[in-house]
Amino acid sequence: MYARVIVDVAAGQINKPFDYAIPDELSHLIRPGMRVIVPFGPRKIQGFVWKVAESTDVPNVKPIADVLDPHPVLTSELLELGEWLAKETVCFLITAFQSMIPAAIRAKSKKILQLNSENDQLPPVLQVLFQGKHKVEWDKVPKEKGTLSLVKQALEKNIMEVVYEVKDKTRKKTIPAVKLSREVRDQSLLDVLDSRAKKQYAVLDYMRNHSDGKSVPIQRVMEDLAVTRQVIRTLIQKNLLIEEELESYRDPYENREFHTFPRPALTEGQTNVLEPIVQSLEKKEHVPFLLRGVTGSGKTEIYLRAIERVIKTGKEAIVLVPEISLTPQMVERFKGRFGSKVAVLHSALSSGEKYDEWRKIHRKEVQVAVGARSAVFAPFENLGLLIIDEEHEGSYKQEDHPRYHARQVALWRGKYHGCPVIMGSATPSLESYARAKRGVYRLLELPERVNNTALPPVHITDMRTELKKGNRSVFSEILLEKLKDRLQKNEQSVLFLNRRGYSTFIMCRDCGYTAECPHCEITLTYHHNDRKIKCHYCGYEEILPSLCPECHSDQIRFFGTGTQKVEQELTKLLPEARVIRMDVDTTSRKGSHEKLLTSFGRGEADILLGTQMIAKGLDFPKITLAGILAADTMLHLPDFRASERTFQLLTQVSGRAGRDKLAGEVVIQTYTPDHYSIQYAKHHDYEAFMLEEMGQRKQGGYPPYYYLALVTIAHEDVVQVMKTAEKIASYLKNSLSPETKVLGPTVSPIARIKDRYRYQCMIKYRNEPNLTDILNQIAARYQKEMAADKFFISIDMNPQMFM
DNA sequence: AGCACGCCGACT
DNA sequence: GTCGGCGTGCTC
Repeated sequence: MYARVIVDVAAGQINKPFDYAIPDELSHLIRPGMRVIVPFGPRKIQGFVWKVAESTDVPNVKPIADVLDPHPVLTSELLELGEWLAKETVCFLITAFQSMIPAAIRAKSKKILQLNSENDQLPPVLQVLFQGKHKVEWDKVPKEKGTLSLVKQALEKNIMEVVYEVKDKTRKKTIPAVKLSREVRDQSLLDVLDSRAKKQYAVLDYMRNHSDGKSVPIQRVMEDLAVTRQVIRTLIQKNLLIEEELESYRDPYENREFHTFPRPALTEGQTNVLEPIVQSLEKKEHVPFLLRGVTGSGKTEIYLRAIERVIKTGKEAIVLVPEISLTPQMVERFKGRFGSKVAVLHSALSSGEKYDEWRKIHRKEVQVAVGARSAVFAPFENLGLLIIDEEHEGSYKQEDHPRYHARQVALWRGKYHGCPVIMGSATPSLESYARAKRGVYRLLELPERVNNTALPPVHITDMRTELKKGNRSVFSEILLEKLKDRLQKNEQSVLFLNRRGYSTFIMCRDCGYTAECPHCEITLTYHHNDRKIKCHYCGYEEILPSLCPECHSDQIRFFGTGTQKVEQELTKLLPEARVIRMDVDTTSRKGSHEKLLTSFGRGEADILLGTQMIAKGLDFPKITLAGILAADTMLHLPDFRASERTFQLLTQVSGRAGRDKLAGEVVIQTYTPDHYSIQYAKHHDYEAFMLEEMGQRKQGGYPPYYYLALVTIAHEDVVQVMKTAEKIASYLKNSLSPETKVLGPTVSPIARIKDRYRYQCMIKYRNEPNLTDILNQIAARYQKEMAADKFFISIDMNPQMFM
C-alpha cells in the first residue's frame, strides 16, 4: 500500500503529492487526512496523507516514518475543500491544509545536532556550545565561519550527527480519574467491602449512582464526598476502582457562569423570517439567505432559533462572527442557550486553548462552533447550518495565503452538505445585496427593532464651519453640548474615532518634513507608549527625534488624532466625566477588553472612547449618544469600497445609541457633510445608498458589475519590476477574453515595501472560467524566478484591500 | 524551502 | 592545494 502525501514545503515544485510506502504494521491505520512524518531528501518533515493507493509509478519509494494522528485531522470534505481553495485562491495545497487545523498541531520541525560520543572529543568551542548536553538546536549554533567549519569536521568524524525532530507541540492536559471495576458493577457492595469501611462504601455507592460506568475525576469524588485521597487509593489497590487518565480541556470559560436567558418571544417579523429558514432546514436544501435586519432587530435570536432546530435533528452548526465583535456578550448568548454544546474559537485564546476547543469539535463533543474567520473550517461532518454574522465585514477575507473569504468557504460547505447558509447584517455588502436582488441569494428582511424603538436621529456637523468659528478642538460645539447633557442626566455616550487610514505621524512645522520609512514608501507612525516612530509594514522603528533632521528646528510635532489625544482633550473640557478608552494600547492584555466593557456596562464610566472595536455588538441600555469624531477619514482612501465602508460604519455606530427604553441620538462630525454615504447614513436609508453606490460601481467597472483580481509584482530593482509587470500584463491580455479589462501595470498605492518596488495589474472580468488556471500558471512560471531573484508576485482574487 | 553537489577564485 | 563563495537541480 502507498500513501500520496502532501508534504509540508510551501514551494512551487513541491506542490504535488509525493508517494510513500506504508509499512505493513501501519497499513490498516493510515487513512487520508492524517498527519504523517516522512523522509524528504536528507531530512524528515510533516505531511498530510492525501490518498491511499494500491500501487505507485515512483521507482524508489521510501516508507512513511511515523503517523501523528489516530484519527484524520482533515475530513474527506476538508481535503476536497482544500483542493478547491488552493486552486481558487492561487496558493499551495499545503498552505490551504495548514490553515484548516489549529496552530498547535501545525507542522514544525527542528534541526538538531546530536552527540554520538563523549563531549571531550569535541573542540573546546563546541564543548561550550553543548555545555554537557546531548543535543543542541541548530538555531542556537552561531552562524559564523569558524564554528560552522568545526561543526562540519565533527560531523565528518561522526562525533555528532544531524537529526530532525518533528515537533508535535500538542500537549494534552490530563487529570487523574477513576471508574468502577467490572466486579463491583453487578455485586452487592456489602459483599466486597468490610462493614466498617463506611467511606469506601460511600465512594463506590456514589460511583454507581453517578458515573454510569464512566470515569470520574478523583478530585471531584473527593470534593463531593469529603473523603481523602487515601480512601480512593485503597479502593484502587483492592481493584475495585480502576485508575485512568482523563483528558481534560483548558476551558477558557470554566470559571464563568452563563446566565440562561429566557427565550424571548419572537416578534411577528422574526417569525416570518425564521419560517423559510426552517423550511429549508427540513428539506435539507442548500439555500443562501441574506438576512438584512436593522441594528437591534434581533438577528441573533433568529440564529439561535435556527440552531436549536439543527441540534434537535442531531446536526451541527457553525457561526462566524467578526473578530472584534466576538465579545463576551456574544459568547454569553450562545453559551447561555446551548451551554456545553458550544465551542468558541477566537484569537484571544492561547494556542493550547484553541486546540482544545477545536478538539471538542473534532471529537463530536459539541454541535455548535462559534468563532472568527477560521472557524469556517470546523471539522464537523454533519453540518446542518452555517451562519455568517455581519456578513459585510472586511475581516472575513484573510489577507495572507490562502487569501480566502470566509463567506465563499461557507457557501461551498453549505452546498456540500446541502444545508442553508445565513448571511446576516444591518448593512449587507453591495455584492451580496446585488446577488439577493438577482435571486441568487434569498433576501429576508427585519426592518424594525425588536422593542419598536425608532432608529436614532442623526445630526451632522460640518467641521469646516466649526473651524471658521474658531473652534480648533476635536469636538464640535453641538457634540460637546450633548455630551454635557448626558453627563447631567447620568446617561452614557460612546465616542468613535476611526483610525483606519489616519494615523499619527510627525511633521516639522518649520520645513514640513515628515518621517518616512527608509525601506517602504510610507510615513512612520508615532507610538506614544515607547516614544518611537514605527513602520507598520516592515517593523522599522526609530526613536522620536527631538530636532527636525532636515532643518534642525525644534518645532517637530506629531499630528493626527489618536485616542490618547482625544482623551486628553476630553478630560480638559469635561473634567468631571469618567472616560474609558479602548484601543490597541488599552486592550492588548488578555481579558482587558472584557474588563473595560463590563466596567462600562456597570455604569462605572460616562463615556466610552474607542476605535473599530466599539463599533459593533455593544448593547447597553444607558447609551443614548453616539458620536463619530471624524466620519470621512476613510472616505478618501484609494479604494472603491471607501463609500460603502463609511456608510456601513456610520450605520453600525449609530446603532449603538438608544437600544432600550431611552431614546438615542447620533452626532456625526465631518468635513464632507454632503457626501452621499454620510447623507444616507443620516437618514438610515440603506436602499437609497445602495442604489446610488450601484451607479458608481457600474460607472467605474467595479463589483458587483465586474469581478476583480489583483496581481502585485515586487522587486528591488525598479526597472526589473516594470519589465516583468509589463510582460505579465500583456500575457494576461492575450490569454483572456476581449471583454476582460487588464489595467496597468501601475505603481502600487504603497510604492515600496521592505526595499522592494511594487507594481500591480488589476483584472476586471465578468466571465472568465479559465482565469484561476491562467493565474496558477503565472504563479508556477515565476516560482523559480521568485526564489532566485528575490522576485515577489502575489495574486489576490476578489481583493478587499489595494495596498 | 532546504540541501547537496559542483564549479571557480582566493589565500594558508 | 583546499576553503568557501554561489549557481543549479532535486526532493517520493
